[in-house]
Amino acid sequence: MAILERIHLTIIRAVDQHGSLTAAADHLNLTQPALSHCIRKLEDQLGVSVWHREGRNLRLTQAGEWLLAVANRLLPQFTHAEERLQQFAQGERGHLRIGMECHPCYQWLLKIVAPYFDAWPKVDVDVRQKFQFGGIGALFGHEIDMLVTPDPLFKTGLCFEPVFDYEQVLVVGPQHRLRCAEFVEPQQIADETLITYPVPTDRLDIYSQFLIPAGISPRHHKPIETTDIMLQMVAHGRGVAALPRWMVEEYGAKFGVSPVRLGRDGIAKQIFLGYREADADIDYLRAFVDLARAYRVSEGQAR
Amino acid sequence: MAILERIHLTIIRAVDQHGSLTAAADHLNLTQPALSHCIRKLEDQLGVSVWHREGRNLRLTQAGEWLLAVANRLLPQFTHAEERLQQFAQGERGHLRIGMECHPCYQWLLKIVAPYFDAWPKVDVDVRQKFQFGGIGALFGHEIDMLVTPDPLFKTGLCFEPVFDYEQVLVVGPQHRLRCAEFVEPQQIADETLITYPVPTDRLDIYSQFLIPAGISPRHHKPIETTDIMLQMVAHGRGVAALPRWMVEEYGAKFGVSPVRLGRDGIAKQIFLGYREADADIDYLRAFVDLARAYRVSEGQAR
DNA sequence: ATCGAATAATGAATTAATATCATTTTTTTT
DNA sequence: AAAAAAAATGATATTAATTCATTATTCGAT
Repeated sequence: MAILERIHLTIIRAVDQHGSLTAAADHLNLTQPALSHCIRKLEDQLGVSVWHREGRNLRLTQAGEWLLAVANRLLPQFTHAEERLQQFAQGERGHLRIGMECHPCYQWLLKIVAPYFDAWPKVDVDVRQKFQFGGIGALFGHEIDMLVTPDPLFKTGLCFEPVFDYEQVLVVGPQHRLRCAEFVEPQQIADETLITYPVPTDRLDIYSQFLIPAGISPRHHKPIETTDIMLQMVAHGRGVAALPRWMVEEYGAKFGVSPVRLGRDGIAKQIFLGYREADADIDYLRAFVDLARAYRVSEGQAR
Repeated sequence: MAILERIHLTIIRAVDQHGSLTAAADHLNLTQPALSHCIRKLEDQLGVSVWHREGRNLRLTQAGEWLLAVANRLLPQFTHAEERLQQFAQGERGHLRIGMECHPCYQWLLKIVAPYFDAWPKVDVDVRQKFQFGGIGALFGHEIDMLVTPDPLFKTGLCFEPVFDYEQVLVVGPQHRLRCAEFVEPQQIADETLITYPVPTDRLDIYSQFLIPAGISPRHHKPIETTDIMLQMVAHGRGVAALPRWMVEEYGAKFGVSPVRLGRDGIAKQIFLGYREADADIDYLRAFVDLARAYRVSEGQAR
């Protein structure tokens, strides 16, 4: 009845990773003929080839490509299932895979993770940042257990809770003419070099909520990976940036940069924590959410 | 290395479905001791029990419950993978699992499916309507291959294409005072019995886009499953309903009901077809999208 | 061109895993 | 108390998987 087994997926992925049956066999602690026989049997039963045999190397067929995709999707779920089951035996031990979709989230996460490590010493925390199908897809696909994101999706099966409110502000250097302004209008940065994280502009609030509605673009746009370099550049008058106010106050003091409100009303933002409803009663996951919420009350809020 | 296998998941699910090891063994064409040994070995290796042994019957432990959830998620993917692989061997044969999230979608689907059956006689079409994690979740989770929905989600890994535009209108009976009105205002149905499909009100456009903004509720609200009964009731003056204009024109003629525009500008709606980007080159899936799009040009549009 | 190294396929033999059979234990029902 | 139902257990049998030894290709270097 059942034809396709975990071992087949394992082999296909190992061959893809290591290039040959022989190499794959080494990594799996099996012999090359074992893998050969195993896949051959699968091919006979299903009536499809997994690889084109071209001389002494293997190239995936269309069916093989597809199987590889299945393998990449299912195998991590098997290993995670095994881990999770062993956790049931070992008490509060666990594995929390956190995904992130925005840069400010990362800074926030660092603050939460420190007390969490103390409270749950046996929980293994992974932080992941790139997802083939987006953060939501990663949650649904069981690649991660928790998502930190500014874009919640209130749909069946997922829970999102706001855990951090902040104001997105413009950051300007110590010599900047806007340094003491109460707020800026879009046209006031039409001549500036705008420094942002390397993200599509439609995912940057300063564009979608501030510049684009006013039909303005900055003179230059410079993408920078790291917050520190970004602040350095702003401090030296190389441009202006948009960051959360708390981040400017906290990290920006030593750079001598100042926050300025974006527009009369400012840009209000929230970060959300999302997880699968089904996981709501996993103790160490619940604890993370609680910690985040407690932190919100004690320290959070736009300041 | 690998402990958890497909067979374990199969057994756990079968026991859950059939109530006992013995019954499960019968259905799997194995003996009761086979299953017993198999799960026992798993339990030894992982250090957790799958079931509480209470006398002669089994009750899932917490770990077991969790394993069952894994089984229900992964096993369909195995069977679907096998089917799909055999399709690679058998040409244009295939399996298209279509999910739907709205009632008008269903009427539309009926029109598309007829020519599709003719063009792809070997493709097996399934239509599913209930999803634990919503339609998007079902797409991400590989429960379905295509989603018909009024709420697209433009995210990585998914493609959504509009395939049908229509106007949502009020349907009134032959004696109704609004029968010849050019359009209605919200307050004009404050005294009516409103008949809708049995869906939360925030998912009904007549509420979210028409009544709620005006702060109006109808005197009564009656949920009805089927379009025919709904139209019957409207025809006999038992209330008014909200349906797509094309549906009123097509199915409503024999009932003598009339469409009336909702508000001065009407309520414009679109239905979208969503699928996984990775599946975009599956011929029989592509063909469905193409057919839907072709139909849109030739017959669709709000009329 | 030829040799040698690398790699996959093959077939037989071996080993290991799995399933069965026969039986026991426990619990529930009558 | 006996019978029936169900799971567990242990030994045996069966089946499946793995290895070993070998062959067949192919690719690269000389």
